Amino acid sequence: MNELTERQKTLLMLVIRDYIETAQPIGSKALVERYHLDLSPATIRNEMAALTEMGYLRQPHTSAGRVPTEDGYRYFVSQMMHKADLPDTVRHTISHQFYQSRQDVDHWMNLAASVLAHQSQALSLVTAPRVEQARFKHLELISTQGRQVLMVLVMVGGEVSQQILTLAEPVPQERLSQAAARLNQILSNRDVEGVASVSARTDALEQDILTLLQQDMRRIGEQSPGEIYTDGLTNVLAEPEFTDSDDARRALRLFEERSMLQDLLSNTVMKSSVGGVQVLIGGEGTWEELRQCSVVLARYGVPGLATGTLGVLGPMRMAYARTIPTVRFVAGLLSDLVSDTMGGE
Amino acid sequence: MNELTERQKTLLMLVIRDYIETAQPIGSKALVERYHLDLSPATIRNEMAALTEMGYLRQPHTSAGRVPTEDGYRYFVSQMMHKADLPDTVRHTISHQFYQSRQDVDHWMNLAASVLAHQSQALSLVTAPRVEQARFKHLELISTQGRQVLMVLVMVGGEVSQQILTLAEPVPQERLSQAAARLNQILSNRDVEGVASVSARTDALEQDILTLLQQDMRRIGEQSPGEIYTDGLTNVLAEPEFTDSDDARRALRLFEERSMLQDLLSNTVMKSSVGGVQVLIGGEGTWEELRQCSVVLARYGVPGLATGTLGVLGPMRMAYARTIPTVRFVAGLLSDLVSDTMGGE
DNA sequence: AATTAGCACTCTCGCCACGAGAGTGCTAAA
DNA sequence: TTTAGCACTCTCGTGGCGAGAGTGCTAATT
Repeated sequence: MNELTERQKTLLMLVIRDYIETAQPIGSKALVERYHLDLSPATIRNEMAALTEMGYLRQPHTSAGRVPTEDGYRYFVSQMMHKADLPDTVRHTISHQFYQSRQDVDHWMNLAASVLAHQSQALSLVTAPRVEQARFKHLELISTQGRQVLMVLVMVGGEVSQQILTLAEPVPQERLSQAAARLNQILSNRDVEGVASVSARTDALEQDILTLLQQDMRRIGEQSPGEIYTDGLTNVLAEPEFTDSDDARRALRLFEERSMLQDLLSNTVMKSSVGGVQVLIGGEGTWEELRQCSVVLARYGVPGLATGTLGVLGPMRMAYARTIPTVRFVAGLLSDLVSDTMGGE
Repeated sequence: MNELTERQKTLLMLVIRDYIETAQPIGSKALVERYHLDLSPATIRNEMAALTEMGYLRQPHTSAGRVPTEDGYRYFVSQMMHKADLPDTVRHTISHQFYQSRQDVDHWMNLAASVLAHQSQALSLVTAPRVEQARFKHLELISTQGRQVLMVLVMVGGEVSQQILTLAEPVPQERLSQAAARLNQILSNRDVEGVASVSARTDALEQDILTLLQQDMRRIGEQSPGEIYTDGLTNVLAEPEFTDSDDARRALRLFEERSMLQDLLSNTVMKSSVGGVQVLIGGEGTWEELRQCSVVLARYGVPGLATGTLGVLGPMRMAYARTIPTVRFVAGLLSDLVSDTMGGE
């Protein structure tokens, strides 16, 4: 399959690099001049014809310059993935920002989104780390007013969920505290099934709470994509692909429809994947909305404890050389933070 | 100032209504035909000339139809504000959605954003209700691992804030519970100053926690724009104003830069304001980014307890007749929910 | 005095032709 | 294998042209 000569490879790289920069079809002559190649335009033309034949390049119209195809980008990315790395100074700057910031998940997520958007000049998407298997840690019941009770639920990973529930009748704080204390003792460290198996030997109030609690834990464990942190929308809106074509603009529905994003993130079987970073180019056939876009994704966190996803969405003509290492690096950074904060063994 | 004849008024209304629908300059002949007016185009032309003279209309080029000016929209809105109201069926549908939904602020906010975006076909912005004066209600300290401690802080309004803090040395859960219990007793119902004035008679651990607690309460009380819920981005991107002009697209930075939004929301002195709904047209001179846009805003909640803001951002050519009553109605709905949930007499 | 018909004028927009420029493929020579 | 040369293609910007829509003004009408 890999029939590319060395020269064809570098040529392909150059075309793609140029196109990423200029967003304009690249011609043989322009390429020679720009990089002072020791070859004539005619030779380049021949090579380009070969690359076009092989499906890595494409001409928008007869007798226009060449533009990379999806396969072209894929090849480019697969070559790029392992070698590319972020300069040390950038790495330091970024990690410095993280470590000097407040110990606050919310803050970290925002920071990650901001860094990704800035480095890649595209739209960043970050989901908060979510516990894989919700395990009960602590429950708190606080009467707020009348029949309204605030239930605060803490998971082993440190995840907190709060909910206001309305009881059938007013219950004094004392009684609530008793119930909470009892449940805390019984339920400690149990997962969803564990909690479900407790149902015996409780009174009506505790039974009610148990039910809600199960719902909550199931929600946390299963779905709860939670908040999606994002940044750099304006980056991507400035790109010609998005201002011109309706097609690309439609990709921003991902932004609003969490279910799509959910699908996207859970789809772990992807074409180009090295070092934990996955690159989805042009929707890979399945994603109508992403036909003109690329997505660079990575999971982060500690498997079995808590994980999240982060990534960058941009035009197919995206600065992969910068984006991929950034995504990888930030994912690593967040993984460290998760493991530090949530404790692992 | 109000020199408009009755006929001029209705004419202005018609032009604006048409322009809102079609986004195209409105000519005299087209207007007559469309509404079967008992007047000739020539008469309309004269009236239009007068309206143009007065600054309510404008022609993009000599000999093109007329387009409303900002002042035109303002006039339109001021006429529209009081009379317009949402049809009963719509009101019922919306409030039904709210009351049958889970008792969950997060859910309400999303729902509000969704309803606003849908009704107005524009971009909706909703901030969570935030307590005006944070009052301490309850504190919980939970040891997670080693020196990491999870602090859960509950305010009187039901607002919850969590934070992970790292102690100088490991402290057993027992000790933490003691400290929490003590602080809970002392601090009950105090506001920020109240908490600050306690500092005496506590040991090092409690002192540390007190400091963090103050910070947190201050954060909740003062700033904490909190999450901004939003929906309908695609609505607004589909509008011609946003696809064509860079100017309008720049308005979406409001979206990303919370500080701007913050400014916007706190600016309560606005030109057209009736029934709690405020309409900002074309940035009103101060907002560079909004030159091509309009914003319909309202505060909701219970003053002195908890309030939030919600609104809609769209092109100046926005469906005010539908948007304004919707904003007003949803604001009222959320106010009721806040007052129900957070108590208050 | 208000309304309208008529008319000349203006400006946009779509269409088409045209030439410049950039790029291509192919063939033949180096 | 590379390159020079050449004929060819296609886009794009420009300018001319006519249709269409709209305007303002004046004079006639009600």
